[in-house]
Amino acid sequence: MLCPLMFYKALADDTRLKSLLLITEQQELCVCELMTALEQSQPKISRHLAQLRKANILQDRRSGQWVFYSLHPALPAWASQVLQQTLLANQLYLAPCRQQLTLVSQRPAEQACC
Amino acid sequence: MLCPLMFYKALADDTRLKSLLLITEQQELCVCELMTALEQSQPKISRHLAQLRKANILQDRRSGQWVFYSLHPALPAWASQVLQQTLLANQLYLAPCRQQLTLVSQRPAEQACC
DNA sequence: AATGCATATATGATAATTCGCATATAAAGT
DNA sequence: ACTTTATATGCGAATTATCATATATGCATT
Repeated sequence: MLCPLMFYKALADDTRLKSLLLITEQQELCVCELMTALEQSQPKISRHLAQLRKANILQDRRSGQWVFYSLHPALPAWASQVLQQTLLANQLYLAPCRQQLTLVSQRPAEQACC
Repeated sequence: MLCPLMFYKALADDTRLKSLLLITEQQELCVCELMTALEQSQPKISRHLAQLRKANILQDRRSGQWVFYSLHPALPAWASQVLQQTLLANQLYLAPCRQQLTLVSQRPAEQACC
């Protein structure tokens, strides 16, 4: 059971909000893809993803040396609807990140990630 | 135009989130009603409402000695949908406030407010 | 095992929020 | 005018969040 306050606290940061919306859109992304998309350092991305994981908003899956993040399967319906609506209604907010993400070669092939 | 990050920062506080959801549900509430509903001090409530007003999420209307707050008419559709969904899916979060609110005599008669 | 790469975490410094208290303004009643 | 009630705001203290740097872990390759 996810408390709405905790959920919105998790969204109240630029790095976390963009990561969440990108993952909502792309189903699954690894840390290095998010680093490129958001143009942020690795510890910064990792730290914020850890917060989202501890809040049960994201789940992680290790595949070789990479860790892939996706929406947690137990995420309440209202929360994922909020993410979907925010994504659809704010294309401009995500546009630069999406642009950067295309620069990652061979996405989302698990083999050649970064 | 409301930036999603600013919107979610506004929701990321217990006092602001509860106030917003109560106003979403009740259409319009004054400061003293929110004080009773949330059991918080007057300056605290007033301060948070001012934040929401500055963010163009709420509008205020003075009627005599009372100031009534309601959702800003220019609030984007996606944002009010987010509020509605959050309200419907989290009845338990608001229950104690709603209970307290019923203790305010003669709501929402503008004449005898608090 | 040794090296390299991807990711995670710990730490200390800095910045942003929030709060309580006091006070200011505004309207209404006496 | 004076008092009461409702609301807003200035200020310093306390809490909380964020960041950069450094270090640790885990997997893969050699």
